[in-house]
Amino acid sequence: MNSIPDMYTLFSENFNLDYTLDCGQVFRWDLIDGWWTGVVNGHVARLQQDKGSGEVLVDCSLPKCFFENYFRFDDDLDSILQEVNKDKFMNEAINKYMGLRLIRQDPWECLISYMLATAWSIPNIKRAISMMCRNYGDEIEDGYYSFPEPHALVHACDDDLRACKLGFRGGRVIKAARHVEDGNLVLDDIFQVDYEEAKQRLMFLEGIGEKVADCILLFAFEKMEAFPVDTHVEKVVKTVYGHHEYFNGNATKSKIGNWGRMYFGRYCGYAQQYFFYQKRLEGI
DNA sequence: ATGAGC
DNA sequence: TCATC
Repeated sequence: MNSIPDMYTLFSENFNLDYTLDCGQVFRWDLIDGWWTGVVNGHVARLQQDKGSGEVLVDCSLPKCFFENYFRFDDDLDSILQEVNKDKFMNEAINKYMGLRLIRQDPWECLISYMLATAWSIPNIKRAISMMCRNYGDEIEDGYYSFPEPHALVHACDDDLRACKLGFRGGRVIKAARHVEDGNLVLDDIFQVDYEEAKQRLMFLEGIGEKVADCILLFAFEKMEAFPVDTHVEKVVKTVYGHHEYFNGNATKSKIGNWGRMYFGRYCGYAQQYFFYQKRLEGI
């Protein structure tokens, strides 16, 4: 018995689905037979972009407005990129990867995902999250699992999570779930407070340092001024901008974060993601 | 700390 | 040994 597919199209000026889903900000999407397939908001989704028209064909029971919000179609990407286009190097990244948009991720899923990301490369993170969802999420379609809610992870024991090969990260996930479940950390409140205060609240959790906090703040909490400095961004900035007076010959990670905010301005988070993607694909 | 790759 | 969104 065939069910009627929920198909519709999605469109925004200046949107590249491949760059957006491949750039390393999300871990639940895979390109399968030409369709980006993933689980979002408890639903399986399959997306394919027409290279000519730019229209995205969507096969998912979530409404169009969900994806318009998810892909931040409310961001005027042209003016944002214009604003962060400060020099020749940035201009090159922008021109190459034009259409890469930040994604508005679910706060809880984003928090746990980046907690798991510590000292792992993207393929490892994807594998671990997928295993965790298989063991603690709900099966929503054959072989596809939702991201586990806090209560499901609170009741996980260390050994079970070790079976997901989370290593030292397992205990941190359980503790974070408990903080959220107990109301010590109210994720919705993070939206209300400013960047610095939000960062402090996240860094209160074990396993969340400055870089992880910045990723979560940028990808889930609307803090565009977050400028996550990982190994890639660190190398790029040191190589390309290391001579700037600002660094005084000493470009630490924390200084790089502050520099990014100052140099690129309020949309530095976008600039950072273009750098990150370019560095991953092309090296330096 | 751990996995990929040499 | 190297790299780790």
